Amino acid sequence: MNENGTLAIFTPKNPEAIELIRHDAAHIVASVVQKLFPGTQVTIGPSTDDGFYYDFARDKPFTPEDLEAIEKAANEQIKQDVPFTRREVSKEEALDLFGKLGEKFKLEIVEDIFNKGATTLSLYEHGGWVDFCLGPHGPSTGRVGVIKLTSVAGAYWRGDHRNAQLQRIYGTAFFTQKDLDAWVTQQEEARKRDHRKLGKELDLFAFHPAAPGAVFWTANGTMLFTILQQAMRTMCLANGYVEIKTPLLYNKMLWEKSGHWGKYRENMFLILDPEADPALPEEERASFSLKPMNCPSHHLFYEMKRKSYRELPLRLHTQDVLHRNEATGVLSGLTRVRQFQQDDAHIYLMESQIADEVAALTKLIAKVYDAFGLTFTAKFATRPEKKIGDDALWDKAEAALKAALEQTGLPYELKEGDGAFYGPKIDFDVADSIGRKWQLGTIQLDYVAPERFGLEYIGSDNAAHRPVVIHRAIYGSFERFIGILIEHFAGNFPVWLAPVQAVIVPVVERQEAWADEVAAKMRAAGLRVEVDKQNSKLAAKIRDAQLAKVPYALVIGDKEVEAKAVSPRKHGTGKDADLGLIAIDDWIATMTKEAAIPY
RNA sequence: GCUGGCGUAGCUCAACUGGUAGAGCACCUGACUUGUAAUCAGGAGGUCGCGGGUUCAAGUCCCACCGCCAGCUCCA
Repeated sequence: MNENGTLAIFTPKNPEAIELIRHDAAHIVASVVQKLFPGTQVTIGPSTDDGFYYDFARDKPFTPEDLEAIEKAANEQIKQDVPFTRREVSKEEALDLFGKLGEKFKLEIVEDIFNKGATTLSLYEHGGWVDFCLGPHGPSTGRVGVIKLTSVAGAYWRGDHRNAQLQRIYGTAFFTQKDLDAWVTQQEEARKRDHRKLGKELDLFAFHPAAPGAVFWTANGTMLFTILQQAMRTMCLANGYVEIKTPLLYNKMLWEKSGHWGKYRENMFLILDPEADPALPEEERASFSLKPMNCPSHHLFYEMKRKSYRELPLRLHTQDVLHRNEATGVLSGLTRVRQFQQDDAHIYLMESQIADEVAALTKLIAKVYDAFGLTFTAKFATRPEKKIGDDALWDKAEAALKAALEQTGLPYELKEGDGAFYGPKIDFDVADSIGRKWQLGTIQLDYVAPERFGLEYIGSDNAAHRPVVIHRAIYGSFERFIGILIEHFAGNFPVWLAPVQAVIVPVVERQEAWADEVAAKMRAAGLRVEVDKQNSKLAAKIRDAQLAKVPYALVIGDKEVEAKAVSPRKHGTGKDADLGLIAIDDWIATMTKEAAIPY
């Protein structure tokens, strides 16, 4: 340790400590890999949220068997308890060292580090294997309890797909085997919540190879979808929006005007002109495209009629179907699809109205997420490389959106270069069951589109002015949002959202008449119920209802028929699950309350 | 799109180093009339993702394609 260093004592209880041993683990794995597979080049290997990875350059891929061998050797090195030593070297020494080792990628990083103004480089060595690293590392490999390798995957050098593809080995490390076992169990639990698994089990949706990335919604899934649609519609209407519908298919002239043709075409499904010369490239033969976003249609809609400043903010809401030709490798259940519907809106307003509108929107988004108990993180994303509009407009848009965001007091993370091609945005992310974060809601500020579409409103001065546009979605897309909800609730939807809210269970056939009457009464009250007339025992029917995660099973035997009542059983096990005999009208009143949409 | 893995009945999964596909659940039929997580018996159900190839013989080996999974690039 040098004289200016900071001293921090890490014990296994520190949250930093686990990160530290995972970084140690990355070094251990890399050293083992180079021992087992001579000629493999090392690159970088950081710790992640629940483990670490290390990227290697090697001609042959690592097989699952290789991974086992690496894991075994890594854990042996832990047992040997090899010390880590640290020393500092100059640029020349570093270049000399990694040059002699023939580590091309390391040399590249060394250059970068010193170009950024570093004067020395810290090296960490253990068992004769050396890597440079900011550190800190533990005193010896023995401090890492156990290493488990989880997968291999391709990754591009410096995250750029134009660069060489490396092989990334993922793994994790814990202080004890017990911690590792607990983590494995937790991973298994998380996988039980996977919406793709639950979607099948609860009969919510399906996919078919004939339509990759497009959802078949079952009756249950469609119910979820339409409840969410209706809830959003109602909320939008209450907040000054109007809902409109626009075409799905447009002449490419629209996309040229909006800028999608230049910046987004590879994601668009093109309709080719049958008359066109087949020798021409596809984009030149294209005459129409399915819309990948609603914005251009809304801009067209806006300009169809003269607008007055008195109409602003004009809030257009749409739930139309969108198609995006996503790369095959990115499709994933409901969270990444090719055909989807957003709870989209475009708000046309004056610059002076931006701050209030953004504040109102963040409030609305928080209200909706709260209703589901979802926790989110906000990201502020600035201009990307692939963009339209000049820097002056972007400066203005970024400054305005940032100011509005800061006024709300919401904590946020800055994501440079992550904005939409037409404007900066605030994204709202929610994590899925295995911790992957998905973008749901978004607020995007756009000065470019009004220019391109020549949008105007007549001000109080009787002159034409240019409005600004806010693109926003709260759920994001219905598909992704439902995927997240399934995992969030583990399929146990609250009454208001459950596709089937109650199953009526007659004990034997002679009670079916009252069961049907109860069903009719409940349906008349707007509740979604089914009668289980299967020829099976009560216990079996209860089990079916439990497995289907229906909020209530309403048992009807002779007592209930006699009393014009039901005996509800709540989904779940506790001893208070059985609610006892309740008169039908009282029960309908109770359930109707629980069925109310909370936003 | 890239790297790796996977694809057997509606679902979950078996089938030794190649020898011609099997279980449970679900489904259908019948019996049983049952009070809070599985009643019993019988039956039906598969071009082993698709197309080629190797072989006397392919679910099993090889090639190409399609789809799915993990990750990367990209994104709601």
